[in-house]
Amino acid sequence: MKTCTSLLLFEVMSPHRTRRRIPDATVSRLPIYLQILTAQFEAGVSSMSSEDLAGLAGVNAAKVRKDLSYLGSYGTRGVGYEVQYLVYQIRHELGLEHDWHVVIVGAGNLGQALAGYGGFADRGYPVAGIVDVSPDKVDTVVGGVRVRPLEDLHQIVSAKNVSIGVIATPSSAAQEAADLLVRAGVTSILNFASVVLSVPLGVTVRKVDLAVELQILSYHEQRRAAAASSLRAVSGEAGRSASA
Amino acid sequence: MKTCTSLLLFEVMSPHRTRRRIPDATVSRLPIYLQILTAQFEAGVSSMSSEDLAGLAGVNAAKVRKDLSYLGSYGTRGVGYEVQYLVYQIRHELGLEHDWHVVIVGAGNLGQALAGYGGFADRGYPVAGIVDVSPDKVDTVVGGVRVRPLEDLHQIVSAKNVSIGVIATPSSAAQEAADLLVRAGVTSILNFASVVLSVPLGVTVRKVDLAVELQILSYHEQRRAAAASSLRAVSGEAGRSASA
DNA sequence: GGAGGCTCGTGCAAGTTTTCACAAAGCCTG
DNA sequence: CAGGCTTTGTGAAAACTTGCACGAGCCTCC
Repeated sequence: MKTCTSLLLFEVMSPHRTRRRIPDATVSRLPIYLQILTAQFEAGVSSMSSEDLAGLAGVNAAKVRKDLSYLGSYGTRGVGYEVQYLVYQIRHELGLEHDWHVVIVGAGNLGQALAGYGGFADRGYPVAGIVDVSPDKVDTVVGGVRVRPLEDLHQIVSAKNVSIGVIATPSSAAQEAADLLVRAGVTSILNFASVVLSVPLGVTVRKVDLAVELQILSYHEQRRAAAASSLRAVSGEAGRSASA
Repeated sequence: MKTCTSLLLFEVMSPHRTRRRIPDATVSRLPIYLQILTAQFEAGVSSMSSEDLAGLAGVNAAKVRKDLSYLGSYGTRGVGYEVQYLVYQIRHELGLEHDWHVVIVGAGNLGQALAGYGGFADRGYPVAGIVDVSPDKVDTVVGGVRVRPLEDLHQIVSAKNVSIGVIATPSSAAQEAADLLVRAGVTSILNFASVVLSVPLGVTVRKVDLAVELQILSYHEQRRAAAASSLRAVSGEAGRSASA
């Protein structure tokens, strides 16, 4: 009896166990499928096979099928998937049936670009507000939104029921920004600063770091360069072996 | 004999087999360790344990040790790692001993923000040039760099030996931009457009997609919301079970 | 209405990544 | 210089992810 109860509670309380759990790797691919499916739908395509979708997404067809199977059995054997319905299902699973307001912290170079970049509102993430510490920035308007002082953060979050915060501050201020966001009630953070944030359990953070991406690319470049030079070094040797 | 030769060639030619292979997962963490170690070094810390580093990076200490072990045995048992030396080793492994020039394609909102954002040059990735199709943009100056016409791409790449290209165009132009970059000789691409690029083998692409990140966050938000509401729904039930 | 062809859904094996656990090794103290 | 404390480096287990292969279901055509 006791076990049963605690299992039930675990099942209910854990944010990762509510219904069937979708693996992280799959969750990170669903937006890509969604984007492709939406584009195809707009181009008049009404049905696609896993093979088609895999080709456009640059992945294996079996992976597409397995990924989609976590949503349920929405394909038709011998035919494929109905694009419109799949779009609906993925949107449902990702929680895209309503808009999610976001609040941006930091109205510098990046914050302004993000606010000005239309892609936010267009894709269902209207900017509920931008805040900045600097009095110089406050009351300037970027992307049609007025920059407000840091103190207004709490009010912005409450007013529009904001659950997603975007950190576009310098790295040195990022942790402070995160603390403020969490205190204001935000439970998801998109962090553009080059810092590992520490947040309480139950808050999701995703980091987008230009430097990290570039360094990963350098690694591969450097590796290619090393491979090329060692190929040059042994090419005579290899030639001899081959001719022997 | 024949097998031996082809094995040798494989060993030499494959970009992923040049020396000891570092797992992708590790490569993607090295920049984070590097950032933390650099900051600590500047703060006067000369030695750190895997536990310390793990705490700051938000990962498991064993993972840190295993990651660092791919670089070689540069720790001292009972003591930890010498920060300065580790910085040197990671930089070496990531190929950060010299700057990597980058070329930006697209001088719109994002392209301008990227060029204006100091973080590029500061971190060893000077902008060799920005190109754009639009004659309106050409010859304007952003971030101290003059925007040049698309036709100059090849010349920019050759002149500065650029191997990294950044795509900051609208999604509709991204594939074309990628093709041009590849044709010009670029072998690594950082793609900010919401499109899956198709590139020849031997070219590395990394994608940074705001919409994908936000949608992954929505997924978790939506899941939290669902968990909270079902918790509310069964709370009476659970309470009764517990008291029984 | 049955045969043939296509494509989904999925069990299973292979590959990768994470975590654990502990021997080996260095430092310090007495 | 021995004993105790600390921390690395790494096998081995566990967890997660990917890819294969094939049965099952649907459609079309004869």
